[in-house]
Amino acid sequence: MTKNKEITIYDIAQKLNISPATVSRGLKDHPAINGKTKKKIADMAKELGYRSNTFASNLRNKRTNTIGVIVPRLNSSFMSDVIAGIEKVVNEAGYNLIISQSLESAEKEVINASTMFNNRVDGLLVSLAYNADKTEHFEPFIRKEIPLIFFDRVVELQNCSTIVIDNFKAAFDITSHLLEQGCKNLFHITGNLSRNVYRDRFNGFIQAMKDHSLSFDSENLLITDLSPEAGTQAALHLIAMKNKPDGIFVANDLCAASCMLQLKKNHIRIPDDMLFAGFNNDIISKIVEPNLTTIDYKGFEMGEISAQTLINQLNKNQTQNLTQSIVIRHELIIRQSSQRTKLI
Amino acid sequence: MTKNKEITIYDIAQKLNISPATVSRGLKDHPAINGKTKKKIADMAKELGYRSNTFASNLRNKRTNTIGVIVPRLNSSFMSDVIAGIEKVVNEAGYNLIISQSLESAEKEVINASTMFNNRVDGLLVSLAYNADKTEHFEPFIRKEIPLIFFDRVVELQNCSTIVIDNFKAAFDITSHLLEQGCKNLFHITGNLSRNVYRDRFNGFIQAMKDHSLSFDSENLLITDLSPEAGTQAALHLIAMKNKPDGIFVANDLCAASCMLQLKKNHIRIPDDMLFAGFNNDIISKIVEPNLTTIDYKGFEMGEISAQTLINQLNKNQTQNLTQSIVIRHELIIRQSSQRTKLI
DNA sequence: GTGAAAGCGCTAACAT
DNA sequence: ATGTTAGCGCTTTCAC
Repeated sequence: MTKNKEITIYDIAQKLNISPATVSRGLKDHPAINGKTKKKIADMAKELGYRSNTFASNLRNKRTNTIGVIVPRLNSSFMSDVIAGIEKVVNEAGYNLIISQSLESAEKEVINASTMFNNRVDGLLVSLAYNADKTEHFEPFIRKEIPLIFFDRVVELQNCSTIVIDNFKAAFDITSHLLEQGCKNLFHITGNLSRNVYRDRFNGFIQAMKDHSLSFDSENLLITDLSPEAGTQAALHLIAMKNKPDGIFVANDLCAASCMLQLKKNHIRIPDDMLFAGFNNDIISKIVEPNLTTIDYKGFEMGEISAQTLINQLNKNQTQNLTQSIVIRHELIIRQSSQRTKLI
Repeated sequence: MTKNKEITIYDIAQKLNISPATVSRGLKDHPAINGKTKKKIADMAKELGYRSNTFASNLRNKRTNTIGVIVPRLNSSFMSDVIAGIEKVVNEAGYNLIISQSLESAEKEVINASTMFNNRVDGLLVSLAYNADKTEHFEPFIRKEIPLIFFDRVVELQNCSTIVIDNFKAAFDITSHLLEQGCKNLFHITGNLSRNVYRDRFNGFIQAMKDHSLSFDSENLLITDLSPEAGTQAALHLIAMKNKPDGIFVANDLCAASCMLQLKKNHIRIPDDMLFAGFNNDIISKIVEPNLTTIDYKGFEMGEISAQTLINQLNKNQTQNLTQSIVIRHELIIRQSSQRTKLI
């Protein structure tokens, strides 16, 4: 019954009549150890059901081999892609992952950060909560020079790399597309403008309008939480407008889709009466009818790159500033929702 | 510059001219310590920027305060809900979470399990990979009496609780509904039948048919990976059938939705020509047109309950058998996709 | 109410 | 190529 006693390197050493140090070395394939000895050690370890004690090892090495991730929510299509990408890279590199969600609350984010700090993660990946405006809770990481990387919803901090897409350009592209389809009166549904992603998209939207010599009326901006429910509400808002817009750019596909649905229920035809564009290329953009024009924006890739950047930084344990700002490509995907049907 | 040196209880003890033991006790609010002393310790800890060293603590306590989760994929709508639920409960209980995905591969699942074991998780939550047929990789947990709980895609193992919905009943309900709407020739699109979820759903489907005195033709079963692409393929398959079914039950909403879309492209009207039913009440079921009849099945709740069950088991550290099989409620949600329009 | 001391399991510097 | 030794930071039994 191997049940109760944990096997340690001492047990292996004793059985083999060698020293624990040799066992330790043998187990990690130290070059100075005789091949035969290694074999003996490995065999005995297996026989006894040995498993290395990470804590003892971490305690000695002062590394945890653990990477922390803080995200606003785990259950969004985009974010779970990101996490999947992170998990892949991190796992292959032999690190563990501790994941927590801020649930879009700045307070919870502070707690999460402190938990991560106390758990001594070797590095931290963060996408900010919807309303996070302070960043002091990340100070401890910076002071201790624990690599800290922001992705998607980012903030510029000393020595912290960021992984983003060019939200300005993406919004500019998609807005320009709507304008080229003949829209004269665009409406924008988005999130908290103090978050880089929404602010940049808004600015790109405005710039595209300017470039088409159109002025923007603040009546044509709606700030929401971008949930499906918000989409439905937004539709009702649009329906109630006297001077209805002829094109809508929503900062997120899911919200766009549910908005479209509600509009259709109220006999507004898309794209005949209103063109529509979303953001993210969520699977839903291919299911909603008409299929939604959107920005493709690879969550999985963003996760992979974020994790890889962090791991690179951990491997070359240099103090020097290697802050980078990585911009991932995006792509405009044009579908039926934004194509003017048969001009007369 | 507090940068390089980690503060330990010894530093606090020295500053305060007391013993490390007292500091240790004070920090964890030990009853035998004087209130004032505790206060002094807490203040000094804060001042010095102390953070407890989990490894040293774990090493002593032989607990990791960490719970492992192995899931097939992180990036599905259902699974990210589950994870969100797990994270919530686990976090509130002061545990950490290590998450890994098997990517539906039995081999990767074996590796994941071994990583979890070596990381000495206090407990493990598992939802099995699509094609996992062996369970030996979980033996070490059982032998060491590390609580192991399966959810959703489960297997019955000695001393392992399971958290599921009644897939048989749910499938029976939804199939009965289709039959009551007048279907005579049902088709079923599902996943690997050796997985409990798909097997049970299939059996429920068959039972409902039997109860309506209908026999089942194996031509009317399609085993797929339930991806959107599989849905499109399935549609083409259906279109090519000579004797087309009048009702389709798909074991997953996303696959159902993309199947519907392809059928519509090929001028098959839903629900006029074919009724449709899915499974999961994914957001997509409310976006696809017509809205999809489905089984509501709360991932978040399943996550919460799974985690809570595990934590309960950890808290009462009894060896006794407290294996339970928890069945979570489900609900049939009837939408337009399965409602016979105007009978003549 | 507080302190002394041993030990959790591993590793690495320093021997040999 | 292998062994000796000390110590990572914390907890807890036993003492006072």
